[in-house]
This record gives sequence, structure tokens and C-alpha cells, in this order.
Amino acid sequence: MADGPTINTIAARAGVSIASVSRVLNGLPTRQETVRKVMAAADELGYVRNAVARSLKSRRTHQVAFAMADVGNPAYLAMLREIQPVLKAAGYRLVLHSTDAVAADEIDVLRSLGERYVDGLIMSPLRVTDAHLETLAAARAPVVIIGQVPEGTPVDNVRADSRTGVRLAIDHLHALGRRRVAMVNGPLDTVPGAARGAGYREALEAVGLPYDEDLVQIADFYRPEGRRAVAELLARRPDVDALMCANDLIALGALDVLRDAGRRVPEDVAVAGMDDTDLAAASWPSLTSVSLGSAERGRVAAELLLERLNGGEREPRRVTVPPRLVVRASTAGEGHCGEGHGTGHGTEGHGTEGHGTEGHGTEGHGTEGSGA
Amino acid sequence: MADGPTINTIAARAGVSIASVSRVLNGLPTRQETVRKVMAAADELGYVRNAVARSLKSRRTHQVAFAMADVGNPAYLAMLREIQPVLKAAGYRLVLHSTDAVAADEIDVLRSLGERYVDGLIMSPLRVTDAHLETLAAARAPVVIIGQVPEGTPVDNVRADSRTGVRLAIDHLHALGRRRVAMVNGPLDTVPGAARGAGYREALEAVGLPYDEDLVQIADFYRPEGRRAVAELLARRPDVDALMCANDLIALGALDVLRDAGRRVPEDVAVAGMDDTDLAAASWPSLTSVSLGSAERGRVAAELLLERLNGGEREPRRVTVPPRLVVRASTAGEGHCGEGHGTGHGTEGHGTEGHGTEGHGTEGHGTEGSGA
DNA sequence: TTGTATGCGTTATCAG
DNA sequence: CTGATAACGCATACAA
Repeated sequence: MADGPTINTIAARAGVSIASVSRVLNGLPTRQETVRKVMAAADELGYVRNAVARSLKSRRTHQVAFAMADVGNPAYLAMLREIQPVLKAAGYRLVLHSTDAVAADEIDVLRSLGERYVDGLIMSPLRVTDAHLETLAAARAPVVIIGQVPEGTPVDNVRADSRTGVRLAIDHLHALGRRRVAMVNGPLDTVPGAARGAGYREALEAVGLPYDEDLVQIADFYRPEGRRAVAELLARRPDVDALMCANDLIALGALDVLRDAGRRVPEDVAVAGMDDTDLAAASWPSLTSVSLGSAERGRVAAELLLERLNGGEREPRRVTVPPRLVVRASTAGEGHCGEGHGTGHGTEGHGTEGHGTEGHGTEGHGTEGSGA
Repeated sequence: MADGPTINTIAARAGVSIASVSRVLNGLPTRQETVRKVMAAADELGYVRNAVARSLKSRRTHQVAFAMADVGNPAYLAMLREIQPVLKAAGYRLVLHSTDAVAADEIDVLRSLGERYVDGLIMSPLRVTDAHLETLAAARAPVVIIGQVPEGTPVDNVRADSRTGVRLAIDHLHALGRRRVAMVNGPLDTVPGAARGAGYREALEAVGLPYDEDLVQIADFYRPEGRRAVAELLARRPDVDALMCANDLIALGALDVLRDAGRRVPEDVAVAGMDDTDLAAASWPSLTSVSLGSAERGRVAAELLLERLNGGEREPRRVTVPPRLVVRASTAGEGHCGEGHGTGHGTEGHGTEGHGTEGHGTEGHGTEGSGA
């Protein structure tokens, strides 16, 4: 309860000046005797540096902000999980902003950099508008953008390449002998939808398959939408033998419908998703999925920001993280009762299998009640 | 790049004293003319308050920390997702600490409260040790613990009740006519393992079933472990007709093994999990699971902390959040081809179905490369 | 080596 | 109503 001790308290106790206290605390050359006295006093009083005063003086908060639409989104979560340890190792705390996908909120975050409560910002905006760019140009602290920014924007930038990602999957399906590969894409007016659609056409051309509009179906990026879309597609084209889905949720919806229709996966129809979320490994059959490298994008973004925080000025840098195909049972299945359960995660360090642990020691014995 | 303007800059520009500037900025009674001049100057200069200086003076940072083992864990994530908006609405920023389940790190976080970079802390420790309690007693800011603390610890505390949770599930299974209900529990030396084991015995007794040691199997809280354990159990007791699993991952492992063994779920064997993670809805058949109310625990914790931040002193409070059974196909199945896909989430506001959206506009057209 | 004094950007007190 | 001025807790240039 009592107000914490300051260097003044210590100085008094040790019988020295606050300057000496500060010097000892910062490891500057000081007489042994003084060091001893100061350390003793600090120990006894349980002194802890005041970070706020420190920041005011040093103009560094040792805090970095990460702003994204929604922590619940597996893609952002993957970024967060990589960003956190990188920053921590470098001595930075992490301030989390959830913008709920509201552009105005994102701009607020950019503006708030003027308050100087963080040294830098990593931001993954839904869509970069002109307003973003304006505010960005006037930002009072270094910013790294994860996502798509216009060519030439003077900002550190880390991006995915889902176009190539789609191509990886199509190549895979084609190599397995599939020839009627449909695409269940997201809305075409979204950035990812457009890119994935383009990737689909490119990939078909590359493997020498014709582009057939009949094989394209649009769905919002959710599971029920995936069900609806795949049902329609199946009704129109019952001969389809592979489904490229624009994300894992749509792919789960596809599995639902195929199961109900009595089509075996992957024997009759192979299914591939995108994003490689936890759900891909949990479903049955487990889902082949294209990882867009969210985790790595997070890590790279953090490293870029640290570089700029330490190093100072340099040219803005742009990094594109390559996609990676994670093959599981929904395309590669070895018979529908195979034991390929733990179909791994390739090479990526800590896979998703590991962290879904448990409710961790939070327990209650009965009904202690909840009132005051 | 130029250093941001301060109230001094504005004062000079407006031809008034810094005191007047501060007053205007804080809405204190001031002559209209002065207000006008100050606002004009502030606007032109793009002035933004310096949060650090403000904090130093006011002794409030408007930041709150949340410390848990791992953001990747769905339980913590659910808490985070509730905590964030509550704090944001109250004008607080959220500082995130990942302790990697290392007790020493948790204690460091408690100690670091002395640095005064946050106004309060919400912490969900793996296990509360004596060292925790000591540090807690000396904490220099209000703390809310999510989890189990010893009786009488003078700290705001929010807890789950997995014992009752297990009972809900067993009651459900018994009501469905199952009579040989096995338990695949976590290690008994963990807090959750012990509580769930106790809940299992209690529940059996309550419904009048005998406790049979043969029906209990221990597994670590992971899917491969779940597979191993259930395989053993099945070999020993092929007559089992229901499985109560201590978490969702173990339950997924159970589904794997049952499928391979040709047992139908739920017709031959019903399966229930715990934690009600995203995975429960994604699996097939979808998994009946006991929610321990992680989301609500998070929300309550945030509210308790805010109360204390605003209100000041009061008696420490303890809240127990009741568990909730979420019934899905793995116990209630309406035939194995039923359309009960979207089996809902009960009542809990925003269900998990909604947020697993997509890779959000992060795209790249090709190979811009990753070099400098 | 040590102490004194000043400033970081605000807010708040107290005369004018 | 306004303007000097003193904190807030720390770091540091400068003087001793």
C-alpha cells in the first residue's frame, strides 16, 4: 500500500546523493563503498525502477504495439505467437490492439503513436485505404505493415503470396491425377479472393487444364457458406474430382457436404484448404492445406521493427513470405481407415499439435458462490 | 521525424502560458478567446498528448497487463478475447505477457508491477506456489488471479469448476442410457486431473453406477496420448459404451482410435470432451464438450479489476464460473449421416463459429523477393 | 568519485 | 481568468 521507494528514498537511507544512486543502479563507475551502501538500501526497501519516469527521460518505452482485427482469427494468432517471444527477447513489452476490422480504429492506433506510449507498431490492417497511407506518412514512430500496401509506399512491409499458394495446391492435385479441379473461392472483391482466383487460373494454365467457369463457386469465408456453395457446385457438376477451397473453414464445409452425399474423401473427391489452421489437423479426414506463413510473417515483422528501433534509418524493406503446402489425408489418403493420423507439419518448428493443452489448473471444488 | 510538439510549442505559438494550454486541453474553465487560440495552435501543429509524461504526473498509465502461459492455448485465448474489449471500453490498453508456463517468469511479472508501467494485472498461473503468494502479497498494484488460490488468500479470484463439469457430462451420458462410462483423465498430480477424477467418482455415485478402476485410464492432455490411452482402455474393456475425456484433444484421439477400430460414434460408444474448444465443432462427428467458461472467467476478471481500479479498497472477492455442457453429435447423434452440422453453441453470445475467418488482405503478386 | 542542478512533458497550486 | 512555478522519478552535464 505504502508508496514505493524512489531514488530519493534510497539516497536518504544510504546517505548519498540521488546521482550516486542512479549511477550505481545503472552500473556506472562508482566507489565500492558507495555501491555497497546503495545496493543495501535498495534491497532493504525493495526498490524497483519506475518505468514511466525512465521512459520520460530516455524517450524510450520499451513497448511495441501489435494491432490486428481480431485475436480470435487463427492467422493473427499465429503472428502474435511469433511476435511475442521475439519482442520479449529484445526487452520489449507487447501492447495488443484489437481493431475489430474497423478502419477508423486502425487509423486511431496510428495516430495514437503520437502519445509516445510505444516505440513502434506492427499492424496488419484489413485493407489499406488512402486515409491509412496519409496517417502512416505522419506516424510518429516506426511502423511495420503486415499485408498489402501500394507499390512504393515508404514503409516496412511483410506480405503473403496466396496466389502462388493456390498454385502449389493445384499442382499437387494435378500430380495426383485429378483433372476436374473446382475452386470454392471467397468473394472476389476482397483482396484475398481476387488473388486466389488469379492463382487458380494461372495454375490451371500451368498444368494444362482448361479454365471452366462452371467449376468456380463463390462463398464467404465461413463453414456454413462453404456447405452451401459446395452443395450447389456438386449439383451442377457431379463429376468434379477435386476441390480447392479458399480457406480451411470453407473446406470443412465441403467435407460436411461430401460426407452427406456419400462421396469418399479423397478417393472420390480430394479437398484442399488454405491457412493451415489448427482445424485442418483436427478434422476428419485431416485436411491438406496451404500455409500462408502467418507465423513467419509475424516473426519477420518483429525482426524488421527491432532492426529499425535499434539501427535507425534505412531504406524501407519489403519481404514476401512464401507459402507452403501441408499435405494431409484429404488429398493423400492411404485408404479411408489409414493410420496417417499424426500427419505432420513439415518443418516449421513448433507445430500446432503442441499447444492445444488443457484448462490449466483452474478449478473450484463446489459452490463457493459468486456474490459479495 | 521532427520531434513532436509539446505544450511549450503550443504556448509559444498561441502566445499564452503552458498553464493555459493545459487548462484548455483538459477542458477547464477558460476564456473563449484563449481557448480558440490554443486549439488553433494545437491543430496546426498536430499536437498529441504525451502519455508518458501524463502518467508520470497522474500516476496512472491506463494500461493493464494480462499474463498467462501461452496465447496459443484456446482457454487463454478465450479469456483474452473477452478481457480485451472490456478493458478497451474502459479506456485501458492491454499489455500481454506470455510466461511459457515458467513459474519464475510469472513471479517476475508480479515483481515488475513495481515498475508502474501498468495500473493492474490479470494473471492465470499454471499453479500457484508459495513464492507466488509471497510476491502477490507484496504486489504494488491490484491483481486478479484466474485460477485456484488457497482458501483465504487476500486476492480477487475467478475460478472454474471442472468437477461439476464432469458431472454434467456423466449425467448426460447416463441419461442417454450408457452404463459403462469410462474416464480418460489427465495426470492425477495436476490440479485439473485431480478435480476431474473426483468429479467422475462423485458423478457415478450420484447416478448410481459403480466405480470401476478398470474404466479409468490416464493420458497427458494431448491427442496422441489420447489415442494411446484409449487403445489400451479398449483392449482391456471392449464393452465400454461411453468415454468421458478430460479435454478435447484427448477426445479427438479417442475418435481416431474408435474410427480405426470400426466402432461407431455415438451409436456404439459416446464420447465427450472438455474445454469446448474450436476443435470440438470442427471434428467429425462434432464433439460434445463441457465448457469451463474461459470466456466468462476472462470477462469477470476484467470487471473485477476495473472495479478495483476505479473503486479503490474493498474485500477481496471470489467468483466461481459454472460449467456448461455443449451437446453435439458425438453423444447425441441422430444417425451417422444426420445434418446436425451446425450444432450450436448454446447461449454464449459470440460463438466460436464466427471468428475463424480468413487470411485477410495479405497478398503478394509474385516474387518481389526478400532482399534489401 | 560525488553532489548540484536541470530537463523530460504534464498537471496542479498559488499568486496576481 | 491567467501566468509563474513546483512537483512526478529519473538521468546526466557540469562543478567540486
